[in-house]
Amino acid sequence: VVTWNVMINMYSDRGLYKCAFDLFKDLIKLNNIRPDGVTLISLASACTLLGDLERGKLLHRYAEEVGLDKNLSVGNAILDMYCKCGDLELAEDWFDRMPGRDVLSCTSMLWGLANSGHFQKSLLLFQKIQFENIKPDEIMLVTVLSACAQTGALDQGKYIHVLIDRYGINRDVVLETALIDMYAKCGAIELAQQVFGKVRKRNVFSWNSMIGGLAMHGHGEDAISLFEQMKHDKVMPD
RNA sequence: CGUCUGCAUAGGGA
Repeated sequence: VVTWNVMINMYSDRGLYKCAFDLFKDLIKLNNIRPDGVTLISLASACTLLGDLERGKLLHRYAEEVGLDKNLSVGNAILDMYCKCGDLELAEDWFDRMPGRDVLSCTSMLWGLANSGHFQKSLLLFQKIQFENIKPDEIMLVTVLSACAQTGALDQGKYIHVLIDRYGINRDVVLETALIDMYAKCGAIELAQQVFGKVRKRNVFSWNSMIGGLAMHGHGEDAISLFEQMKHDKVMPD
């Protein structure tokens, strides 16, 4: 089955999704080899990249038939598929019924809600998660910060900043950028600058967030001089 | 077992 999985993944990696699914069809016809969790995760991920909700639903049904839907990683891949395809109804339904939730499941659900415009619902879910035994990691917090930024929830955003310190979360460029962007979009330019100033390895994302934040809050001159500094730091603008 | 799931920035019509 590993051999089949490798083949399926090679097709998916090259964007040959049709071939990947054709291979899956051949695989389930065999009676001596059964698809495993890895097979279904790869295919669910392919559906996500394709945005193919219908195929994803079929895959979910198959997973239930063979009992692999109880595998948490498979469940997570299916949940993420529903979220990325924008079917919040199916996503929430599955999120509530799935056998166990971990930090990945929660992050997908938070992302799905926020990216369907349900920012408050997403932030509310995050609050609920606080009371479960799920320890937020940097990816989850980035997702929440992004929701805060988009809805202007400065207080929630500040609270996340506190959590980052409290949990000793690893601060990578992505997390720093999410913080900068959250402060900037919420109008707390000074705080955004404070975070920006401490970032060691800035990339084009962090520069863009900071420059854009300044520009959109009436600091056009500062934005331009920051752009000069960006070129000086040899970061390629996009 | 050469296999697997979640993260950040801009812009358009009505």
